[in-house]
Amino acid sequence: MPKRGYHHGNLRQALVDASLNLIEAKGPTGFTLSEAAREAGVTPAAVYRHFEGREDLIAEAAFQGYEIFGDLMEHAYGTGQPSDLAAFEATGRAYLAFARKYPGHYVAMFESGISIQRTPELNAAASRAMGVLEQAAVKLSQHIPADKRPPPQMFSAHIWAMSHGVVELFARGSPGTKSPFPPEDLLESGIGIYLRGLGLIAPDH
Amino acid sequence: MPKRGYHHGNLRQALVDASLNLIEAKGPTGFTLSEAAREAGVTPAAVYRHFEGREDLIAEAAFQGYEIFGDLMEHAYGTGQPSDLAAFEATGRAYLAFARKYPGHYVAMFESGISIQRTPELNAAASRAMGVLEQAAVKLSQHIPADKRPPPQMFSAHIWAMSHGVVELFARGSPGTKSPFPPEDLLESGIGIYLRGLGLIAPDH
DNA sequence: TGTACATCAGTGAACGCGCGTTCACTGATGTAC
DNA sequence: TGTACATCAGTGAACGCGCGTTCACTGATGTAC
Repeated sequence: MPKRGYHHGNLRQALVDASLNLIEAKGPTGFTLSEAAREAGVTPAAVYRHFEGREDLIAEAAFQGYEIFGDLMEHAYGTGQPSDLAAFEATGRAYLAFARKYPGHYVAMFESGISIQRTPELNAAASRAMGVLEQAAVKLSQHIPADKRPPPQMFSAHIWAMSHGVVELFARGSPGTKSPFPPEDLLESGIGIYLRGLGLIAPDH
Repeated sequence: MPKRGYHHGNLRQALVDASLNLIEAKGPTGFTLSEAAREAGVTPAAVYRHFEGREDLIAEAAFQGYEIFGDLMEHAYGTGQPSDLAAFEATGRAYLAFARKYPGHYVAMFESGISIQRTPELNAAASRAMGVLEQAAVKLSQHIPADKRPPPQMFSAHIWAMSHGVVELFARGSPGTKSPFPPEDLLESGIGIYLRGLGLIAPDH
């Protein structure tokens, strides 16, 4: 907690943090600029010193999310070496870990309706993050004989879809859709079965 | 188009339909009771003759969605016989077909924040629909040797997650996330690889 | 077939509310001399 | 070290808006006799 009083000290980031809390608690619908200002202890008008408006505030939250996400994915991929398989699986785990640890960011990124094309910066951050998964898929797919190898973009799209599905359906406090399995186990086993289907894991593993 | 004039004739359903159009066009956020009334050519107050309020209207839309969805799934499963595998794959296709054909319903069901526990009727409709997928998974998993068979609920959760992920990420006009593959192909190939991983499809298929 | 009347399904005006946004302002901070 | 002043980051009042909801009402429909 920096300064107190008339000048806030770090209002910009405080507003982003407040937005993330609200989005996490009430979904992207429940978020209002006024409430974010209130939570930061400030008049709604003050927001306009730092953001163009409501959309801009959400976009910043999403941007920060992609940055964190990208770092996490890169780190996971790096530490997942030496084998391409281990590295790939690590990125899958990192995806879910991110969604669990930063639910506000996740929602801002994927459910707020913010377009990735909004600014070049946002686009770049998103591309970097998703690029890690794609690269991991490319690397891994080279272990499949060329004639029975699916396109790597399809490969990573499958993994992304399953990961996203697990997050949305089973990793939220949401609508009665509780599964008897922890999301982490669900995703790990799902990816495992999928990779076995590609011949990347021995059938009897 | 039934009656005209003071009495609408079938306002209840007209309101549901208007809601579905709005949800489809603008997401669950963009939906307002007043706008639905306007689109149905009626005063907002008239809505209260048929629904308790905004939430109730969305819940009815979701309910109708689960009914349609359940019918589609049952029909797909039925016509997918004779083999358990073919029947299972048919339900997967039906899932995506439903999401594509009834996007408003899909959003009302899975993204509107409506709780499935809201009414016994809603709960029953949802259980029936999801039950088809679960049953298909149970049947199919009996073809796997008992000692290497994953729990059928896990099995169907995987398929559901991948299906939902494909819908959300690749079957919407949404945020820059266009894949170079049609969602149908993506889901079909993804499920195929997964089933191969379970040993339910021959590796060289 | 005609009339009286109950019921139903809508109207339209009104309400209080919180929203996003604007504006002229003022208190706090930093800097030049 | 002190003073004058520019800049910055907030305030608070005001706006117009559309929302969900309520209420007494009225026009249309259906039914009993």
